[in-house]
Amino acid sequence: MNPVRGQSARTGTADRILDLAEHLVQTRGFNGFSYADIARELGVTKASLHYHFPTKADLGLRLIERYSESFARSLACINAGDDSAGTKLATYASIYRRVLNDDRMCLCGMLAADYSTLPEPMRSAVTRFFEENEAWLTGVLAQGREDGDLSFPGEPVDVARLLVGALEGGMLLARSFNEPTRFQTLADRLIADLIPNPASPPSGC
Amino acid sequence: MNPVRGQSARTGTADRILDLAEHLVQTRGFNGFSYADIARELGVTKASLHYHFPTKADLGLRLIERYSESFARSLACINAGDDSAGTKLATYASIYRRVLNDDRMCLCGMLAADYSTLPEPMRSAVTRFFEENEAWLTGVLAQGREDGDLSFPGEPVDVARLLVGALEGGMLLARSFNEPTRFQTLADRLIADLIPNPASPPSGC
DNA sequence: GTCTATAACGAGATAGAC
DNA sequence: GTCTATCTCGTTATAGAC
Repeated sequence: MNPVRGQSARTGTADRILDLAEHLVQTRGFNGFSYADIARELGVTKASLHYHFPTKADLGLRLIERYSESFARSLACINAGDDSAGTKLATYASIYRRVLNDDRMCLCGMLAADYSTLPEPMRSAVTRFFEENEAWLTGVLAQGREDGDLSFPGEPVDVARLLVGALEGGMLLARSFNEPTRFQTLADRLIADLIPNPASPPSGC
Repeated sequence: MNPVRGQSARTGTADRILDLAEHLVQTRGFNGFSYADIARELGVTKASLHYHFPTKADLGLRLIERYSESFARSLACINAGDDSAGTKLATYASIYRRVLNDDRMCLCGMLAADYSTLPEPMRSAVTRFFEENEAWLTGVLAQGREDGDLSFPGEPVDVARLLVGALEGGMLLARSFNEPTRFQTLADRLIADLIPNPASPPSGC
């Protein structure tokens, strides 16, 4: 009953299932793994998995909720500091980079690819994740421009959407090439583009 | 035997299979459809499909080859004109937009998500597709900057990789939200960023 | 909470007739 | 080139004992 009992003070079974399932979705997609994969790896039976998560849709939905909560905590943590907007954006990109360095795709980026095959509750949760990211970025961008830390034309929300789209796509490509530096180069360029007076980085000259 | 016989002057069976399979991969991913789906839709049996494409990997590889050839023709067509680099980039983005307006993801963008579950021949074909796109874009960007049509810091190849990544990610997100305009806004901003003296588009003022 | 056992179905693939 | 028939295996999911 208590969250710290049962597995002799270790992580509960439900959490171990979620941890492994998260990794499987991030690497193979929602249609690229099965309960059998999880059961084998954890040394339990498929029936046991169904006790914790009756259907695969239940498991998937919980995965997105947990991932979104974790992401929200990270964003709140960035806001807690008093970094400049540019630094906040760099830290934001580093969240993606850490996922990629673990050979994973963003959970919701992967599920966006699987989108048309997902049950409705999962779909809504995926788009909500992106909306929350866009809202946070929009705030940082608007504040940053107001403070003179950032400079860009147009609406902050459009820049936010560019950032989310480009970072997700950058992860996708970097993972296919197995070249994480591709992502870093892309992210650096995206953010540098928003910083005013960029003391002329090594141009073509 | 002749490519214009058998189906009473219609498209050959192999091509009809490829057309439908392409659509299925672009909307559901490589692990999100089966031979049974194709057989049902085309009114043939699964065994018939295996005659044309013995394994799903064979079918998948042929899909990528055909898609890449089609893409290469489009790029050659853009090069044939004498448009400015900026116009060429806009036309390039319009290829993606047309795919998206058909409610599809880029075939290779989708397969990039499925990458870790793909057999080796398909993996190489996917990365080759992206390399060809990057090479073409790199050429347009380098020439455009030389001609003064474009302006950007750093290496053309890095901008090319940002463009491919951002366009793929933009498609992914726009499709999840079922808002194609998200993609257009993102693409417009990406390209506008490369054009010198952008007569100050409606800024925050 | 985990197990055994099994249902019910779909997957990719093949043999051989027509 | 397409069919029927079948194989083998994997999939999600449930019933009921422990």
